[in-house]
Amino acid sequence: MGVKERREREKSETRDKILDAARELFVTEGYEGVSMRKVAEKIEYSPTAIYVHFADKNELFRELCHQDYARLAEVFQSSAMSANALERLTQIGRIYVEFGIRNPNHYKFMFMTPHPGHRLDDIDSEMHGNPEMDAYAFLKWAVQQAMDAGCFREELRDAEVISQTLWASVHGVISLEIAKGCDEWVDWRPIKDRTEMMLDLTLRGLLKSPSDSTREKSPLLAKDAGNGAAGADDTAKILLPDLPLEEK
Amino acid sequence: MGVKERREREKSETRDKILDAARELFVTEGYEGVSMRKVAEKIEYSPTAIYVHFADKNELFRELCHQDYARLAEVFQSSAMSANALERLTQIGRIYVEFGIRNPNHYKFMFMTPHPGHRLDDIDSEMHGNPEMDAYAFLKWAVQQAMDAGCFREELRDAEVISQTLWASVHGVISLEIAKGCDEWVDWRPIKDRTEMMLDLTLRGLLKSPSDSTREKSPLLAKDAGNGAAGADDTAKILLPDLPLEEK
DNA sequence: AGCAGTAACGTAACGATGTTAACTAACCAC
DNA sequence: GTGGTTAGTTAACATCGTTACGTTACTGCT
Repeated sequence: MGVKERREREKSETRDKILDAARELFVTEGYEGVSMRKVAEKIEYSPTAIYVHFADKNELFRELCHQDYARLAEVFQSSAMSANALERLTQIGRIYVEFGIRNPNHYKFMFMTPHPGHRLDDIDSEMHGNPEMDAYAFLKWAVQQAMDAGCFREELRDAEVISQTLWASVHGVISLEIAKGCDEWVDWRPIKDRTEMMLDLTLRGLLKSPSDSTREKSPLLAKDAGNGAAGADDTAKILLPDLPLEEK
Repeated sequence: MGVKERREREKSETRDKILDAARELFVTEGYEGVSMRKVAEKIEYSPTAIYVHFADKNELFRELCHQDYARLAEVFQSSAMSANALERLTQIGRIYVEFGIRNPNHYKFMFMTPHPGHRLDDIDSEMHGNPEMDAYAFLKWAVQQAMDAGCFREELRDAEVISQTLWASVHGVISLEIAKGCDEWVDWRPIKDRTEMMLDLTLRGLLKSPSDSTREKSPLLAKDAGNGAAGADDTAKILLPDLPLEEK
């Protein structure tokens, strides 16, 4: 009775072919720029064949992005080896920004577009773990770690709101870059500087006191500023090797 | 020769009628949800009549949002009366978030959507002042004020990167709320809490030292936390009276 | 008064989109 | 062989932004 398995394998193969074609177009053209017909043409199928494998366009690209959510979560996990709890938070922030800048179209669809039908209706999806959730859960865990280590001010006791605020901070840097980075009426500073500044401000704001903290002085102004940023770059390049870099 | 004036007035009247109809639909349906045909139907015109007044759909809604850029800049100006330079920055942040939450569709189109053709090609547009620029310029001015008042750490000398980071911080709170606020796999804290936390962290991170600062202790945890937030609400409601409130 | 020109607006249509209904053809279980 | 399941195709629908072209009304000029 291996025939059923073969059929399923064949089906998931064309399903993957659709996903791959969609990804290739998606990276350069974005969600709006990709049409079902173009995807179909790329794999030499009829446009409607896609609907055998995916309910609609949205579900196709959600599936696509689920894969990258998972990748992001994996990369987060890999950065957990940083000894220092605060360094870990900084690393998470840098990796997240790197991810967004290297995959602007993914990021736009994943984090800058409302997905109304995004209900976790069945407990099934909760069981096998939502990758989106995994990445956030890891951030929350890292925040809790730093909190337990006594890094933060005493008043700050809610890891949830801290995580959400830290997420918002780096998300703000990325999404503003994606949406407004080409507007010439702002004398934009390098994205790297804005990232480091943001991480510096938020973490500094969390810390118990500037003196007894383990955080080094502002990397933007330390004379080895370039090194710190370059190090973050290298890390991200190692951890995110095959994500297409679309911007200089 | 008042006939020419009358013709122009008539033209700008129907132009305004188009804008009003478009706004009304835009507020509830968003950019993608509004079609030229629906706008035309609402004012009982032919769909193509709109193209006499606007080059294309994008220009229509850009014009629409220009009006709100200007309103935002005005509201920023009105908040300049805050005596304290730091309080002013906090107020700017609160007003900005309020604006975004009350006008999610506007905000999405204005700040979360890349506008490729957004070149300041002619010096003309630079002359009579881009309202987008005005709001940012005001923020930069407020940052410079606080810097000149000696509020910030000595190393922080670039008002530009500080402004861009502060902008990104509140933008992160808003845009994450708009894009992901309905996702149930995050135990979202109230948007007000996230806003105050963000303002607290970033400003605290900027300050010279926590002790000699004029900033009160974290409003989130002070026992009059509700008051502070409610105060911000009232201010925004006074300053943004006729902006439609779409959320709860 | 009559003519020519301008410009707002309408009609019809083009090409493209996401998506569905109906059909075909291959395959497997019985 | 027969019937049913299913990947895939063809044709079509509704809608979209947008353009070419025609119409109509009003203006300025002679």
